[in-house]
Amino acid sequence: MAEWPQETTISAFKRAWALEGEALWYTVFSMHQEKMQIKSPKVAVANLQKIFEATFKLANAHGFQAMSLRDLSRETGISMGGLYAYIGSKNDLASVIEGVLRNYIDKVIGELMNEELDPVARLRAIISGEVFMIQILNPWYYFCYMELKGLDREQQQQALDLELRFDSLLVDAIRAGIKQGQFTCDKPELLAASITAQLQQWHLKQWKFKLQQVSMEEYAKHIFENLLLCLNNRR
Amino acid sequence: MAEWPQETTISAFKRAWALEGEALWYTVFSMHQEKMQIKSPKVAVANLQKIFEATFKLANAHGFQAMSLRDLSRETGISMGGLYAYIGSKNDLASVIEGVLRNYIDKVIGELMNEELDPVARLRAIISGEVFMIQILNPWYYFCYMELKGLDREQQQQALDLELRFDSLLVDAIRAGIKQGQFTCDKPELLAASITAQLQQWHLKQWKFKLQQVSMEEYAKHIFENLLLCLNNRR
DNA sequence: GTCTATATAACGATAGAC
DNA sequence: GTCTATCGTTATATAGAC
Repeated sequence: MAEWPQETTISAFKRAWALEGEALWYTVFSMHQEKMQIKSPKVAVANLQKIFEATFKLANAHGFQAMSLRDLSRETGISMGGLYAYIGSKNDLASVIEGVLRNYIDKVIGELMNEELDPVARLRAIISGEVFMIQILNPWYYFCYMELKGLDREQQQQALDLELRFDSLLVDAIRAGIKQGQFTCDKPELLAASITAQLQQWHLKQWKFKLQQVSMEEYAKHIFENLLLCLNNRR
Repeated sequence: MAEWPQETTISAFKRAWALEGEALWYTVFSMHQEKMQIKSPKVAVANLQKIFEATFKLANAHGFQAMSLRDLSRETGISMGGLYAYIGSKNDLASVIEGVLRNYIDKVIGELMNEELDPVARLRAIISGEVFMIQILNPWYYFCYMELKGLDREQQQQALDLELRFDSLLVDAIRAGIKQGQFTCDKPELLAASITAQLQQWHLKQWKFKLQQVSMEEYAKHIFENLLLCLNNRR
Protein backbone atom coordinates (compact mmCIF):
# COMPACT_ATOMS: atom_id res chain seq x y z
CA MET A 1 0.00 0.00 0.00
CA ALA A 2 2.88 2.31 0.75
CA GLU A 3 4.18 1.91 -2.77
CA TRP A 4 0.86 2.54 -4.40
CA PRO A 5 1.30 6.21 -5.28
CA GLN A 6 4.85 5.83 -6.49
CA GLU A 7 3.88 3.41 -9.20
CA THR A 8 1.53 6.01 -10.63
CA THR A 9 3.88 8.95 -10.38
CA ILE A 10 3.82 9.75 -14.04
CA SER A 11 5.95 12.39 -15.60
CA ALA A 12 3.53 15.23 -15.02
CA PHE A 13 4.02 14.91 -11.29
CA LYS A 14 7.73 14.72 -11.32
CA ARG A 15 7.39 18.33 -12.22
CA ALA A 16 5.44 18.82 -9.06
CA TRP A 17 8.39 17.52 -7.14
CA ALA A 18 10.62 20.00 -8.89
CA LEU A 19 8.41 22.78 -7.63
CA GLU A 20 8.78 21.94 -4.03
CA GLY A 21 11.02 24.00 -1.80
CA GLU A 22 13.19 26.77 -3.15
CA ALA A 23 12.35 26.13 -6.80
CA LEU A 24 8.71 26.96 -6.08
CA TRP A 25 9.62 30.38 -4.75
CA TYR A 26 11.77 31.15 -7.73
CA THR A 27 8.76 30.39 -9.90
CA VAL A 28 6.63 32.71 -7.81
CA PHE A 29 9.28 35.38 -8.13
CA SER A 30 9.55 35.05 -11.89
CA MET A 31 5.76 35.18 -12.25
CA HIS A 32 5.27 38.63 -10.85
CA GLN A 33 8.77 40.02 -11.02
CA GLU A 34 7.63 43.04 -13.00
CA LYS A 35 5.25 44.06 -10.23
CA MET A 36 7.94 44.45 -7.60
CA GLN A 37 10.69 46.91 -6.91
CA ILE A 38 13.33 44.52 -5.68
CA LYS A 39 16.13 43.82 -8.12
CA SER A 40 18.17 41.18 -6.36
CA PRO A 41 16.58 37.74 -6.83
CA LYS A 42 18.34 36.47 -3.74
CA VAL A 43 16.68 39.02 -1.46
CA ALA A 44 13.39 38.97 -3.33
CA VAL A 45 12.90 35.23 -3.23
CA ALA A 46 13.67 34.96 0.46
CA ASN A 47 11.23 37.71 1.41
CA LEU A 48 8.56 36.52 -1.01
CA GLN A 49 8.65 33.17 0.70
CA LYS A 50 8.33 34.87 4.09
CA ILE A 51 5.38 36.96 2.90
CA PHE A 52 3.50 34.11 1.25
CA GLU A 53 4.01 31.68 4.09
CA ALA A 54 2.97 34.27 6.66
CA THR A 55 -0.08 35.04 4.57
CA PHE A 56 -1.05 31.37 4.53
CA LYS A 57 -0.55 31.11 8.26
CA LEU A 58 -2.63 34.18 9.07
CA ALA A 59 -5.25 34.01 6.32
CA ASN A 60 -5.84 30.28 6.54
CA ALA A 61 -6.40 30.63 10.26
CA HIS A 62 -8.79 33.59 10.38
CA GLY A 63 -9.45 34.66 6.81
CA PHE A 64 -7.63 36.94 4.41
CA GLN A 65 -9.89 39.90 5.10
CA ALA A 66 -9.33 39.51 8.82
CA MET A 67 -5.57 39.63 8.32
CA SER A 68 -4.20 43.18 8.41
CA LEU A 69 -1.00 44.23 6.76
CA ARG A 70 0.22 45.09 10.23
CA ASP A 71 -0.27 41.46 11.20
CA LEU A 72 1.62 40.47 8.09
CA SER A 73 4.37 42.97 8.87
CA ARG A 74 4.72 41.59 12.38
CA GLU A 75 4.70 37.97 11.22
CA THR A 76 7.26 38.47 8.46
CA GLY A 77 9.45 40.96 10.28
CA ILE A 78 9.19 43.22 7.24
CA SER A 79 8.04 46.78 7.83
CA MET A 80 4.71 48.08 6.52
CA GLY A 81 6.40 50.13 3.86
CA GLY A 82 8.74 47.33 3.00
CA LEU A 83 5.87 45.02 2.14
CA TYR A 84 4.92 47.32 -0.69
CA ALA A 85 8.24 46.67 -2.37
CA TYR A 86 7.04 43.09 -2.85
CA ILE A 87 3.31 43.40 -3.44
CA GLY A 88 1.24 45.93 -5.35
CA SER A 89 -1.54 45.93 -2.81
CA LYS A 90 -3.22 43.65 -0.32
CA ASN A 91 -5.71 42.41 -2.90
CA ASP A 92 -2.89 41.94 -5.36
CA LEU A 93 -1.31 39.50 -2.93
CA ALA A 94 -4.38 37.25 -2.97
CA SER A 95 -4.61 37.59 -6.71
CA VAL A 96 -1.00 36.52 -7.20
CA ILE A 97 -1.47 33.48 -4.98
CA GLU A 98 -4.46 32.31 -7.02
CA GLY A 99 -2.67 33.06 -10.26
CA VAL A 100 0.42 31.06 -9.36
CA LEU A 101 -1.54 28.01 -8.27
CA ARG A 102 -3.85 28.07 -11.27
CA ASN A 103 -0.95 28.45 -13.67
CA TYR A 104 0.75 25.52 -12.01
CA ILE A 105 -2.30 23.23 -12.08
CA ASP A 106 -2.94 24.22 -15.67
CA LYS A 107 0.48 22.99 -16.71
CA VAL A 108 0.03 19.69 -14.92
CA ILE A 109 -3.40 19.17 -16.48
CA GLY A 110 -1.93 19.93 -19.87
CA GLU A 111 0.73 17.28 -19.41
CA LEU A 112 -1.77 14.78 -18.05
CA MET A 113 -3.80 15.13 -21.23
CA ASN A 114 -0.78 14.12 -23.27
CA GLU A 115 -0.14 10.96 -21.29
CA GLU A 116 -1.30 7.85 -23.08
CA LEU A 117 -2.68 5.44 -20.52
CA ASP A 118 -5.55 3.00 -20.42
CA PRO A 119 -8.65 4.34 -18.61
CA VAL A 120 -8.01 2.62 -15.27
CA ALA A 121 -4.39 3.72 -15.07
CA ARG A 122 -5.42 7.16 -16.22
CA LEU A 123 -7.96 7.55 -13.42
CA ARG A 124 -5.48 6.28 -10.87
CA ALA A 125 -2.86 8.73 -12.11
CA ILE A 126 -5.24 11.68 -11.93
CA ILE A 127 -6.47 10.82 -8.46
CA SER A 128 -3.15 9.97 -6.83
CA GLY A 129 -1.48 12.84 -8.66
CA GLU A 130 -4.02 15.40 -7.50
CA VAL A 131 -3.97 14.21 -3.89
CA PHE A 132 -0.21 14.44 -4.08
CA MET A 133 -0.29 17.98 -5.46
CA ILE A 134 -2.75 19.05 -2.78
CA GLN A 135 -0.48 17.52 -0.18
CA ILE A 136 2.52 19.55 -1.36
CA LEU A 137 0.64 22.78 -1.95
CA ASN A 138 -1.89 22.39 0.82
CA PRO A 139 -1.96 26.01 2.04
CA TRP A 140 -2.17 27.25 -1.54
CA TYR A 141 -5.20 25.11 -2.35
CA TYR A 142 -6.93 25.95 0.89
CA PHE A 143 -6.33 29.67 0.48
CA CYS A 144 -7.63 29.72 -3.09
CA TYR A 145 -10.70 27.71 -2.17
CA MET A 146 -11.68 29.86 0.78
CA GLU A 147 -10.73 33.26 -0.59
CA LEU A 148 -12.02 32.93 -4.14
CA LYS A 149 -14.97 35.20 -3.33
CA GLY A 150 -12.62 38.08 -2.59
CA LEU A 151 -11.07 38.11 -6.04
CA ASP A 152 -12.46 39.92 -9.06
CA ARG A 153 -15.11 38.29 -11.23
CA GLU A 154 -12.72 37.52 -14.06
CA GLN A 155 -10.33 35.63 -11.83
CA GLN A 156 -13.19 33.80 -10.12
CA GLN A 157 -14.42 32.64 -13.49
CA GLN A 158 -10.97 31.42 -14.47
CA ALA A 159 -10.83 29.36 -11.30
CA LEU A 160 -14.23 27.80 -12.00
CA ASP A 161 -13.19 27.07 -15.57
CA LEU A 162 -10.12 25.29 -14.27
CA GLU A 163 -12.25 23.10 -12.01
CA LEU A 164 -14.48 22.22 -14.95
CA ARG A 165 -11.43 21.36 -16.99
CA PHE A 166 -10.26 19.06 -14.23
CA ASP A 167 -13.66 17.39 -14.14
CA SER A 168 -13.38 16.94 -17.90
CA LEU A 169 -10.11 15.06 -17.46
CA LEU A 170 -11.99 12.53 -15.35
CA VAL A 171 -15.01 12.45 -17.66
CA ASP A 172 -12.81 11.76 -20.66
CA ALA A 173 -11.14 8.82 -18.92
CA ILE A 174 -14.51 7.45 -17.83
CA ARG A 175 -15.92 7.80 -21.35
CA ALA A 176 -12.87 6.05 -22.78
CA GLY A 177 -13.47 3.17 -20.40
CA ILE A 178 -17.13 2.97 -21.38
CA LYS A 179 -16.19 2.89 -25.05
CA GLN A 180 -13.82 0.01 -24.38
CA GLY A 181 -16.53 -1.86 -22.50
CA GLN A 182 -14.62 -1.69 -19.22
CA PHE A 183 -16.94 0.73 -17.43
CA THR A 184 -20.64 1.31 -16.94
CA CYS A 185 -21.77 4.78 -15.92
CA ASP A 186 -24.97 6.73 -16.50
CA LYS A 187 -23.75 10.16 -15.47
CA PRO A 188 -20.01 10.60 -15.99
CA GLU A 189 -20.20 14.33 -15.24
CA LEU A 190 -21.81 13.77 -11.85
CA LEU A 191 -19.38 11.02 -10.98
CA ALA A 192 -16.45 13.24 -11.94
CA ALA A 193 -17.83 16.02 -9.76
CA SER A 194 -18.02 13.57 -6.85
CA ILE A 195 -14.40 12.61 -7.32
CA THR A 196 -13.34 16.24 -7.43
CA ALA A 197 -15.32 16.84 -4.24
CA GLN A 198 -13.54 13.99 -2.49
CA LEU A 199 -10.14 15.17 -3.70
CA GLN A 200 -10.75 18.69 -2.41
CA GLN A 201 -11.52 17.24 0.99
CA TRP A 202 -7.85 16.49 1.33
CA HIS A 203 -7.16 20.15 1.98
CA LEU A 204 -10.60 21.17 3.26
CA LYS A 205 -10.90 18.57 6.00
CA GLN A 206 -7.37 18.05 7.19
CA TRP A 207 -8.66 18.12 10.76
CA LYS A 208 -10.85 15.09 10.09
CA PHE A 209 -8.15 13.02 8.43
CA LYS A 210 -5.66 13.78 11.14
CA LEU A 211 -8.22 12.74 13.70
CA GLN A 212 -8.78 9.45 11.88
CA GLN A 213 -5.09 9.06 11.09
CA VAL A 214 -5.64 8.64 7.37
CA SER A 215 -2.55 8.90 5.19
CA MET A 216 -2.40 10.50 1.76
CA GLU A 217 -1.79 7.11 0.13
CA GLU A 218 -4.67 5.51 1.96
CA TYR A 219 -7.01 8.31 0.98
CA ALA A 220 -6.09 8.26 -2.70
CA LYS A 221 -6.52 4.50 -2.74
CA HIS A 222 -9.91 4.79 -1.09
CA ILE A 223 -11.18 7.26 -3.70
CA PHE A 224 -9.79 5.21 -6.56
CA GLU A 225 -11.16 1.86 -5.45
CA ASN A 226 -14.62 3.18 -4.72
CA LEU A 227 -14.61 4.86 -8.10
CA LEU A 228 -13.91 1.53 -9.77
CA LEU A 229 -16.81 -0.03 -7.84
CA CYS A 230 -19.07 2.74 -9.12
CA LEU A 231 -17.86 2.12 -12.65
CA ASN A 232 -18.66 -1.62 -12.37
CA ASN A 233 -15.14 -2.38 -13.41
CA ARG A 234 -14.83 -5.98 -14.61
CA ARG A 235 -11.42 -7.04 -13.40
CA MET B 1 -37.55 9.58 -10.29
CA ALA B 2 -39.51 12.67 -9.39
CA GLU B 3 -41.17 10.79 -6.56
CA TRP B 4 -37.97 9.40 -5.18
CA PRO B 5 -37.34 11.90 -2.38
CA GLN B 6 -40.96 11.97 -1.25
CA GLU B 7 -41.02 8.29 -0.44
CA THR B 8 -38.16 8.83 1.94
CA THR B 9 -39.46 11.93 3.59
CA ILE B 10 -39.56 10.52 7.06
CA SER B 11 -40.95 12.36 10.00
CA ALA B 12 -37.73 14.13 10.87
CA PHE B 13 -37.90 16.07 7.67
CA LYS B 14 -41.50 17.04 7.90
CA ARG B 15 -40.16 19.23 10.64
CA ALA B 16 -37.87 20.76 8.11
CA TRP B 17 -40.88 21.71 6.05
CA ALA B 18 -42.43 23.28 9.10
CA LEU B 19 -39.39 25.50 9.46
CA GLU B 20 -39.63 27.00 6.05
CA GLY B 21 -40.98 30.51 5.59
CA GLU B 22 -42.33 32.51 8.49
CA ALA B 23 -42.03 29.72 11.05
CA LEU B 24 -38.27 29.70 10.56
CA TRP B 25 -37.96 33.34 11.47
CA TYR B 26 -40.06 32.93 14.59
CA THR B 27 -37.62 30.23 15.64
CA VAL B 28 -34.71 32.55 15.01
CA PHE B 29 -36.45 35.23 17.03
CA SER B 30 -37.14 32.92 19.96
CA MET B 31 -33.55 31.69 19.95
CA HIS B 32 -31.91 35.00 20.69
CA GLN B 33 -34.82 37.03 21.95
CA GLU B 34 -32.98 37.90 25.14
CA LYS B 35 -30.17 39.53 23.22
CA MET B 36 -32.35 42.11 21.53
CA GLN B 37 -34.15 45.21 22.63
CA ILE B 38 -37.27 44.88 20.51
CA LYS B 39 -40.39 43.85 22.39
CA SER B 40 -42.96 43.38 19.65
CA PRO B 41 -42.52 40.00 17.99
CA LYS B 42 -44.30 41.27 14.92
CA VAL B 43 -41.74 44.00 14.28
CA ALA B 44 -38.79 41.93 15.48
CA VAL B 45 -39.47 38.93 13.27
CA ALA B 46 -39.93 41.02 10.15
CA ASN B 47 -36.69 42.94 10.68
CA LEU B 48 -34.74 39.86 11.73
CA GLN B 49 -35.69 38.25 8.46
CA LYS B 50 -34.57 41.36 6.59
CA ILE B 51 -31.24 41.43 8.44
CA PHE B 52 -30.47 37.75 8.03
CA GLU B 53 -31.42 37.60 4.38
CA ALA B 54 -29.43 40.73 3.61
CA THR B 55 -26.47 39.24 5.47
CA PHE B 56 -26.69 36.10 3.36
CA LYS B 57 -26.89 38.14 0.18
CA LEU B 58 -23.91 40.32 1.01
CA ALA B 59 -21.72 37.85 2.92
CA ASN B 60 -22.28 34.92 0.62
CA ALA B 61 -21.30 37.11 -2.32
CA HIS B 62 -18.12 38.71 -1.00
CA GLY B 63 -17.52 37.32 2.46
CA PHE B 64 -18.77 38.33 5.90
CA GLN B 65 -15.65 40.33 6.75
CA ALA B 66 -15.95 42.26 3.52
CA MET B 67 -19.54 43.20 4.34
CA SER B 68 -19.75 46.38 6.39
CA LEU B 69 -22.64 47.25 8.66
CA ARG B 70 -23.18 50.23 6.40
CA ASP B 71 -23.76 47.82 3.55
CA LEU B 72 -26.16 45.91 5.76
CA SER B 73 -27.91 49.10 6.77
CA ARG B 74 -28.35 50.12 3.13
CA GLU B 75 -29.56 46.67 2.09
CA THR B 76 -32.08 46.32 4.91
CA GLY B 77 -33.21 49.93 5.06
CA ILE B 78 -32.52 49.91 8.80
CA SER B 79 -30.27 52.65 10.20
CA MET B 80 -26.84 51.87 11.62
CA GLY B 81 -28.04 52.47 15.15
CA GLY B 82 -31.23 50.58 14.50
CA LEU B 83 -29.32 47.42 13.63
CA TYR B 84 -27.92 47.29 17.15
CA ALA B 85 -31.42 46.84 18.52
CA TYR B 86 -31.45 43.47 16.75
CA ILE B 87 -27.87 42.26 17.02
CA GLY B 88 -25.33 42.52 19.80
CA SER B 89 -22.43 43.08 17.43
CA LYS B 90 -21.32 42.19 13.96
CA ASN B 91 -19.58 39.05 15.16
CA ASP B 92 -22.63 38.18 17.20
CA LEU B 93 -24.66 38.13 14.00
CA ALA B 94 -22.43 35.45 12.48
CA SER B 95 -22.45 33.55 15.73
CA VAL B 96 -26.24 33.53 15.89
CA ILE B 97 -26.52 32.27 12.32
CA GLU B 98 -24.23 29.35 13.06
CA GLY B 99 -26.00 28.64 16.32
CA VAL B 100 -29.44 28.54 14.76
CA LEU B 101 -28.41 26.20 11.97
CA ARG B 102 -26.48 23.88 14.26
CA ASN B 103 -29.34 23.72 16.73
CA TYR B 104 -31.67 22.88 13.89
CA ILE B 105 -29.48 20.15 12.38
CA ASP B 106 -28.92 18.72 15.83
CA LYS B 107 -32.65 18.21 16.32
CA VAL B 108 -33.03 16.53 12.96
CA ILE B 109 -30.07 14.21 13.63
CA GLY B 110 -31.57 13.36 16.99
CA GLU B 111 -34.84 12.36 15.38
CA LEU B 112 -33.10 10.44 12.64
CA MET B 113 -31.37 8.33 15.25
CA ASN B 114 -34.74 7.32 16.68
CA GLU B 115 -36.12 6.18 13.34
CA GLU B 116 -36.10 2.43 12.98
CA LEU B 117 -35.27 1.58 9.41
CA ASP B 118 -33.28 -1.11 7.69
CA PRO B 119 -29.76 0.00 6.68
CA VAL B 120 -30.57 0.73 3.03
CA ALA B 121 -33.66 2.76 3.81
CA ARG B 122 -31.74 4.49 6.57
CA LEU B 123 -28.95 5.57 4.25
CA ARG B 124 -31.45 6.75 1.67
CA ALA B 125 -33.30 8.74 4.30
CA ILE B 126 -30.13 10.42 5.57
CA ILE B 127 -28.92 11.32 2.09
CA SER B 128 -32.17 12.56 0.60
CA GLY B 129 -33.05 14.27 3.86
CA GLU B 130 -29.76 16.12 4.09
CA VAL B 131 -29.84 17.24 0.46
CA PHE B 132 -33.36 18.43 1.09
CA MET B 133 -32.32 20.39 4.18
CA ILE B 134 -29.44 21.99 2.34
CA GLN B 135 -31.81 22.93 -0.46
CA ILE B 136 -34.16 24.73 1.94
CA LEU B 137 -31.47 26.33 4.06
CA ASN B 138 -28.92 26.81 1.31
CA PRO B 139 -27.63 30.28 2.33
CA TRP B 140 -27.39 29.18 5.95
CA TYR B 141 -25.26 26.19 5.14
CA TYR B 142 -23.04 28.10 2.76
CA PHE B 143 -22.55 30.93 5.23
CA CYS B 144 -21.64 28.60 8.08
CA TYR B 145 -19.24 26.62 5.91
CA MET B 146 -17.38 29.64 4.59
CA GLU B 147 -17.39 31.79 7.70
CA LEU B 148 -16.60 29.18 10.32
CA LYS B 149 -13.03 30.50 10.63
CA GLY B 150 -14.35 33.85 11.82
CA LEU B 151 -16.11 32.40 14.86
CA ASP B 152 -14.52 31.70 18.21
CA ARG B 153 -12.73 28.42 18.84
CA GLU B 154 -15.47 26.98 20.99
CA GLN B 155 -18.10 27.48 18.33
CA GLN B 156 -15.79 26.14 15.62
CA GLN B 157 -15.29 22.99 17.65
CA GLN B 158 -19.02 22.55 18.11
CA ALA B 159 -19.48 22.77 14.35
CA LEU B 160 -16.80 20.16 13.73
CA ASP B 161 -18.34 17.90 16.36
CA LEU B 162 -21.65 18.19 14.58
CA GLU B 163 -20.08 17.10 11.31
CA LEU B 164 -18.50 14.11 13.07
CA ARG B 165 -21.86 13.23 14.54
CA PHE B 166 -23.39 13.34 11.08
CA ASP B 167 -20.64 11.07 9.76
CA SER B 168 -21.40 8.71 12.64
CA LEU B 169 -25.03 8.49 11.53
CA LEU B 170 -23.80 7.15 8.21
CA VAL B 171 -21.18 4.90 9.78
CA ASP B 172 -23.78 3.35 12.09
CA ALA B 173 -26.07 2.55 9.18
CA ILE B 174 -23.18 1.08 7.20
CA ARG B 175 -22.07 -1.03 10.16
CA ALA B 176 -25.63 -2.27 10.66
CA GLY B 177 -25.70 -3.34 7.03
CA ILE B 178 -22.39 -5.15 7.37
CA LYS B 179 -23.66 -6.96 10.45
CA GLN B 180 -26.70 -8.11 8.52
CA GLY B 181 -24.52 -9.32 5.69
CA GLN B 182 -25.97 -6.80 3.24
CA PHE B 183 -22.88 -4.64 2.89
CA THR B 184 -19.15 -5.03 2.46
CA CYS B 185 -16.92 -2.12 3.44
CA ASP B 186 -13.36 -1.89 4.70
CA LYS B 187 -13.38 1.70 5.89
CA PRO B 188 -16.84 2.89 6.92
CA GLU B 189 -15.47 6.15 8.34
CA LEU B 190 -13.79 7.10 5.08
CA LEU B 191 -16.84 6.18 3.07
CA ALA B 192 -19.04 8.25 5.36
CA ALA B 193 -16.69 11.21 4.98
CA SER B 194 -16.97 10.87 1.21
CA ILE B 195 -20.76 10.93 1.40
CA THR B 196 -20.68 14.01 3.61
CA ALA B 197 -18.32 15.66 1.13
CA GLN B 198 -20.70 14.96 -1.73
CA LEU B 199 -23.69 16.23 0.24
CA GLN B 200 -21.92 19.48 1.08
CA GLN B 201 -21.31 20.03 -2.61
CA TRP B 202 -25.00 20.74 -2.97
CA HIS B 203 -24.47 24.14 -1.40
CA LEU B 204 -20.79 24.61 -2.20
CA LYS B 205 -21.02 24.03 -5.95
CA GLN B 206 -24.40 25.36 -6.88
CA TRP B 207 -22.83 27.00 -9.92
CA LYS B 208 -21.74 23.63 -11.25
CA PHE B 209 -25.07 21.90 -10.78
CA LYS B 210 -26.95 24.77 -12.37
CA LEU B 211 -24.59 24.62 -15.31
CA GLN B 212 -25.20 20.89 -15.67
CA GLN B 213 -28.92 21.26 -14.89
CA VAL B 214 -28.86 18.70 -12.11
CA SER B 215 -31.92 18.62 -9.86
CA MET B 216 -31.90 17.99 -6.14
CA GLU B 217 -33.66 14.64 -6.59
CA GLU B 218 -31.24 13.56 -9.29
CA TYR B 219 -28.26 14.47 -7.15
CA ALA B 220 -29.48 12.65 -4.04
CA LYS B 221 -30.23 9.59 -6.13
CA HIS B 222 -26.76 9.71 -7.66
CA ILE B 223 -25.06 9.80 -4.26
CA PHE B 224 -27.27 7.03 -2.89
CA GLU B 225 -26.89 4.63 -5.81
CA ASN B 226 -23.12 5.03 -6.01
CA LEU B 227 -22.94 4.46 -2.26
CA LEU B 228 -24.77 1.16 -2.69
CA LEU B 229 -22.33 0.16 -5.42
CA CYS B 230 -19.46 0.90 -3.04
CA LEU B 231 -21.14 -1.20 -0.37
CA ASN B 232 -21.49 -4.14 -2.74
CA ASN B 233 -25.16 -4.24 -1.98
CA ARG B 234 -26.67 -7.58 -2.95
CA ARG B 235 -30.10 -6.73 -4.21
C1' DG C 1 29.35 57.86 -3.30
C1' DT C 2 25.67 55.56 -5.47
C1' DC C 3 21.97 52.64 -5.61
C1' DT C 4 19.07 49.29 -3.43
C1' DA C 5 16.41 47.88 0.35
C1' DT C 6 14.11 48.87 4.74
C1' DA C 7 11.97 51.60 8.35
C1' DT C 8 9.22 55.53 10.04
C1' DA C 9 5.40 58.06 10.36
C1' DA C 10 1.43 60.10 8.94
C1' DC C 11 -2.60 60.52 5.57
C1' DG C 12 -7.33 59.88 4.32
C1' DA C 13 -10.89 56.68 4.43
C1' DT C 14 -13.76 53.75 6.70
C1' DA C 15 -14.61 50.33 10.16
C1' DG C 16 -17.65 48.93 14.29
C1' DA C 17 -20.06 50.81 18.02
C1' DC C 18 -23.25 53.75 20.38
C1' DG D 1 -25.03 61.34 12.99
C1' DT D 2 -20.75 60.91 15.99
C1' DC D 3 -16.73 58.99 17.89
C1' DT D 4 -12.52 56.62 18.16
C1' DA D 5 -9.67 52.96 16.41
C1' DT D 6 -7.66 50.89 12.81
C1' DC D 7 -7.42 49.96 8.08
C1' DG D 8 -4.61 50.13 3.51
C1' DT D 9 -1.55 53.09 1.49
C1' DT D 10 2.29 56.16 0.57
C1' DA D 11 5.79 60.02 1.03
C1' DT D 12 9.82 60.53 3.09
C1' DA D 13 13.89 59.38 5.68
C1' DT D 14 17.41 56.17 6.78
C1' DA D 15 20.55 52.31 6.46
C1' DG D 16 23.49 49.14 4.19
C1' DA D 17 26.09 46.86 0.26
C1' DC D 18 29.56 47.19 -3.25
